[in-house]
Amino acid sequence: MNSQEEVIDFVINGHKDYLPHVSIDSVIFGYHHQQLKILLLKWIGHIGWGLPGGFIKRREPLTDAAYRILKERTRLSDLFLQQFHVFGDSPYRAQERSPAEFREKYGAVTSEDNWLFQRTLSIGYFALVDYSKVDITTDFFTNDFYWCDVNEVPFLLFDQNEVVEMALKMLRLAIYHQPIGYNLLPEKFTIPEIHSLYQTILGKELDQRNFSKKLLTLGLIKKLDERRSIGPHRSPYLYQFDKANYEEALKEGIVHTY
Amino acid sequence: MNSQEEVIDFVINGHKDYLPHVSIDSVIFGYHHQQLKILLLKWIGHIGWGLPGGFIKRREPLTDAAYRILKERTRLSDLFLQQFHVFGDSPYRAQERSPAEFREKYGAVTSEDNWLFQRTLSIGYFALVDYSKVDITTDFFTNDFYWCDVNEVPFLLFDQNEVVEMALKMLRLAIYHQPIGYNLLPEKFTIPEIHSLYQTILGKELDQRNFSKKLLTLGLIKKLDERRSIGPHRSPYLYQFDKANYEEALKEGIVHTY
DNA sequence: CCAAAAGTGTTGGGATTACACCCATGT
DNA sequence: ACATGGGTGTAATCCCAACACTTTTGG
Repeated sequence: MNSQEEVIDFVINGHKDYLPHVSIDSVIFGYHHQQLKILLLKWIGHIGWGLPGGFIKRREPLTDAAYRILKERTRLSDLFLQQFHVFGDSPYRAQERSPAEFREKYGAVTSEDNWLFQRTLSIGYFALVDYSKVDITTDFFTNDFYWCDVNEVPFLLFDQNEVVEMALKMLRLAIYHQPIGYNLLPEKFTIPEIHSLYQTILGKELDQRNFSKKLLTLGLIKKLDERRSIGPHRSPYLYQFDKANYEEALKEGIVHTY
Repeated sequence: MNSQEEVIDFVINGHKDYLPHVSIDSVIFGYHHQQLKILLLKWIGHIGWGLPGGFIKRREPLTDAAYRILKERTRLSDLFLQQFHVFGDSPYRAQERSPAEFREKYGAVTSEDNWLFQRTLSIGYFALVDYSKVDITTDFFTNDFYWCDVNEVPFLLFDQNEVVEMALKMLRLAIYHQPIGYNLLPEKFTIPEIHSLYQTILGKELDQRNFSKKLLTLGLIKKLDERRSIGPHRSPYLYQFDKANYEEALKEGIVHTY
C-alpha cells in the first residue's frame, strides 16, 4: 500500500475485503547479538511509535491472517507465531475513533461511520525472528521503523504498551512450556548461542553447565560431530534441535524450570 | 429475549447495539459432587447441543461482556472467568452462514447481509462455577440445557468441540499456575473437599498427604480451629484460602507440579 | 464395637543448584 | 605465549513421590 490512491481505496472500500471491528497486533521479537528487541513502526499522522498490525480478510482463517501480516512486513514465513490475548478493555478499544482526526491527518474525506473508525478489538500475536535476517517493508501508513530494546519501550499508540507487556510475559511463560529457538538460531548452533538466547529472553543469568545438561536431558538438542570456528578461541561443538522431540515438546508442553 | 418480537428485533437491529463479526463462547465448568461438567444449551433450529455465548455491545469493554453473558445465563457474578483463545480458523469460522437457513428455522425474513450471518470470530472464555448454586436461564434461542460430563461431550455445533477441548486443556494448564477453587468451594472447606476438586479437574489421583502439604507450603490455604461434622466419621478440620497469598499467586503465577 | 473417612511422617531417589579449573584456538 | 571464550564434573541440598497405620465419629 504505497500510493495515495491505494490508501484512499483502502479507507473507503476496505470493509468489503476485510472484517471491521477486529484487528491483529503483532509483537515481533527480534533477537540478534544477544539483544531482544521488538519491531516498532512510525505510523504517519501519529506522534510516537506503534506496533505492526493489520486486518483479517473476510474469508481468511485467522491464523493465515496473522502469518500474512507478518510476512508482508518481514518477508519471513515459517516462524514461531503465537496468539496470546485479545485486547478489548482499554478505553482505546471500547470507543470509536474520530474520522475528523483522519481528515486532518491524511487529507481524505471519510464518512462518519467509516469502518476504520469504528471500535476495533485487537488480537495479539507474538513472533520470534532473527532480526538480522529480516527485510522490513514500510508503506504509506508506516514510513519508518526501528528495533527497540524490550527494556526501553517508549510510549506507544493506544493501549499498545499493555500489549507489549503482556506479550513479554507470555513469551517468558511460553519458554518454560515449549521449546523456543528453532526460528531464532541457525540450523546448527553452539551451546553458548542458545544459552545466551535463553538468558536474553528471560532477562536473567542461567548457569551454563546446568543449562546444557537440562537441554540434553530433555532431549531437545543433540550434539553433532562438528565444530564451529570462531576465531582465536576454542572451537565450540555444534548442536541441532532433535526434531522429533522438539515437535513433541511443542505439542505436549514441558513442565520444568531452568 | 423471550418473545418472537424481541428476537426479530435482535436479528434486524442487533447490529446497532452489538459488534458484528465477533462473539463470545463460554465454556462453563460446573463442579459438584466430585463431578466436572460443562453447561450445554439446546439452540432451537439446530439439532444437537452448543455452548452458551453472546455478543459484545458496541461500547462495552470485552471483559464486561464476558461477565455479562455469563451472568445473564447463570445469575452469578464474581467468579473465575478467563479468556483462553480466539477461534477463527475452522471452516465454520471463516465462512458466512446462510440467511436461508435462518428463514427456514425461525420463520423470519432477513436480508442477505444480515449481521448474524456474516463471518464471526469467537473469543473463548472459561468459567468455573458450582453448578448446584446456579440458576440457568433459557430464552427464545435456547429452550433447554444440561450439564454434561466433560468426558462425554456429544457433537456440538460448529467448531465447538474444539473450543471445549482447548478450554479443558487451558484449565488444566491454569491449575498449575494459578490457585483455583475460590469460586467452587464454600468459604470454609475441608482438605478432602479441595483434594477431590483438584483430582476431578485434572482427571487423575493426587496423593492426599503430599497434596495438603503442598497447598500449605505454598501458603494458599490456612487451617482453622474449627471442624465440620460429617456424620458417623471423624470430623475434618476446616481451612480457608489465605486471601493475600491467593491473590498474589493469581497475579504472579506459580511454577510447580502437584 | 464397627464402618467409614480423616489425619499424620518418613524415607529414598532424582533433580536442582552452586561452584572453578583446564582446554583449544588464532594471533 | 597469551588472551579469550569453551568445555567439563561433583557435592550438597532440596523437592518430590511413595507409602500405611492410627484416630475419630455416629449409629
